[in-house]
Amino acid sequence: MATIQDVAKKAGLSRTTVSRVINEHPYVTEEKKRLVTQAMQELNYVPNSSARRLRRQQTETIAVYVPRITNPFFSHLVEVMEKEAAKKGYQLILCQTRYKKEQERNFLELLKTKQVDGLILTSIENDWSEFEPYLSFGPIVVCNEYSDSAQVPSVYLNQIEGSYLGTKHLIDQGYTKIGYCTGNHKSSRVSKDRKIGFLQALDEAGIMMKEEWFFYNAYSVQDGFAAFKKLSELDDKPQAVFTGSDEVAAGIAKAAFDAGWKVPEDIAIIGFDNQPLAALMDLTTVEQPIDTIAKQAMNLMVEAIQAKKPLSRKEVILPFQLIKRSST
Amino acid sequence: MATIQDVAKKAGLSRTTVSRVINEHPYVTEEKKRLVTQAMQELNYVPNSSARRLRRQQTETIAVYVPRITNPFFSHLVEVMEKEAAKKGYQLILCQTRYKKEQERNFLELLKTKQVDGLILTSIENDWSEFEPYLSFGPIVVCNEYSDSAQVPSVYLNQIEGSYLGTKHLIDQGYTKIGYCTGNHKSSRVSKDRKIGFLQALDEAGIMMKEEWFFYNAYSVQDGFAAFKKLSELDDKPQAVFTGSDEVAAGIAKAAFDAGWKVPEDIAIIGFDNQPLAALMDLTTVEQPIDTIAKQAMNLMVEAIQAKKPLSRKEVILPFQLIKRSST
DNA sequence: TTGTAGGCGTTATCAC
DNA sequence: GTGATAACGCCTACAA
Repeated sequence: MATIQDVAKKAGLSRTTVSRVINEHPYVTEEKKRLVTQAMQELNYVPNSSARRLRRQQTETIAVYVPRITNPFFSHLVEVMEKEAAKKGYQLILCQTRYKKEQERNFLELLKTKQVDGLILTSIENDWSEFEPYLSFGPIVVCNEYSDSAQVPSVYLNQIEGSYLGTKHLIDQGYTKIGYCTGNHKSSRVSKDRKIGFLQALDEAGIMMKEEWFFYNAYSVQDGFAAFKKLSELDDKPQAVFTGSDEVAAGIAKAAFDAGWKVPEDIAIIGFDNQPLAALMDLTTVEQPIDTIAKQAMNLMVEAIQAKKPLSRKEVILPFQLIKRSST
Repeated sequence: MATIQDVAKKAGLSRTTVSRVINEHPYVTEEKKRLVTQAMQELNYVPNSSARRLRRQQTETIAVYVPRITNPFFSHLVEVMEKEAAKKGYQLILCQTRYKKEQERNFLELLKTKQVDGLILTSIENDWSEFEPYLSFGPIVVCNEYSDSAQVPSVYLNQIEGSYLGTKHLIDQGYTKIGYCTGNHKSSRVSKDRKIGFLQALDEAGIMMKEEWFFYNAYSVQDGFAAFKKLSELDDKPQAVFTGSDEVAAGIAKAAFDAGWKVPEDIAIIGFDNQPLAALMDLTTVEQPIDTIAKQAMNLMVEAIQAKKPLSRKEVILPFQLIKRSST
């Protein structure tokens, strides 16, 4: 491995000058610049990034927290973030928290030990107070999730509006008996807000909700199957279901189909996210602008790192869109 | 930021002793160990990883190449790899090549500049000769893909066997007019082998293939739509289709359904991968043991890094499994 | 069992 | 314009 010293020797110059050329500093003659470049090429020299990191006290690396990368919502988010980061010369370290508080806390060491310049959280398991102390080690940006107490920027969607939009659509189609099938992290404001928006739409339309039409802890296709089973055994069945994800919606649709039900005649279903899956299953869904979320979050992060200023609380709220298909 | 020096001063000891405690070296009295631990806690000290990297000449980080993380096959692979890596104390850097040669080459700098200890390739765009020179900078492991000339370990599946298995299944069901709808990277041995296995199964059964029943460049759901369109316009239509991915199979199934065709009566379809999507659409499919591939590849990599020995060519070939559902 | 000192490869600060 | 020189924070011969 050639070092900067070797290059200097070969070019008959000092390390300083070589370093200047590498980092495109001014005050170097064209002549010497050429000499250095040539020496670098001959030695097949590349700057050692560990040394650079130590010297510059920064890593050009950003950690991204996701629960699981196989969840299409998060893989989409990460895909866009990686592209955006690469464009600006940053790498991404992938941290899968697996919805576990402890995992999430473990990864915080990355920031503390200076392995990354900053953290982007796309989901939050722990209380914000767990993150707070780490702010002194580098910037943190929250996206998708949000927390009232987080003293950092959050890029997110107004989930009240999103579920309101979806529910309103069902109501406009004439349904009055509407089920609600979502995950239900009690701690998560996303869950809370979705429910608020849902109830608000019902309320405005003067529609009643029954306790037995709430189905919780639904995250996956499998959960959708289970929810349909419960739903289909009710005496008084809902005519439509609002769901918290396209997977759940797809699961319900599939189970309904297998049971000989027709969608939307026997049961209308609305998904959330607008994943490719939704198009495939012809599901009406509430689209989240994932690309925009990812880009904005990454931009905020890179700005923060480069400005070397601590970030303050700030909310970037993006709009939803309803994608109408044949499941409603 | 406290350094090892600060801790030493506070504990009234030398840097060496502190370092010994941190790295769990022998020959330190319990007494001093306690002193050091306490000082570390009081100062909220954490070793700086950039300095460690420089000193130890290793990064505890591994780069994983994928075309796109949103492709479920690859996100599954990465999910398992990240878990496995974390278990062994390694981080993962995500490199999306976007199926582009240049992107792929760019990321090679990571190895050269010592930002990662090794590279795992899950897809290969460039000729192996592009990678070869980088072997002197660290280990490379290939998985999923394989190349005859690669002088490193490859963990992969015998794709001839996989497509043979799927095709044989179709033949056993009584279909004699079978279409073939896959991607077709000419350079990729995966494509070539799949085709060999397909033709072999036909050949053994004495079945004829028509040129017009080959549909290439099919990777996505959208491509499945397009393939179905072409297929449905043929005078002599195949009764069954072998596909190279569940997405394509799903696309065909959806398009067929929309056109009023029945699956498998009017057209039988077999997918590849056994993604969640396949279960949802009730697709028969050839399952690839992704977990095993990922784990084996990661283990090979970590062993190579720790042994500090260059890797040699080696093939780990894993078996397929047929998952039978209602699309055939 | 503990401490001293040098160096990993860069870059920033001064002099010249 | 260019070149010494001193850090960045850690680990590890070697010495004591």
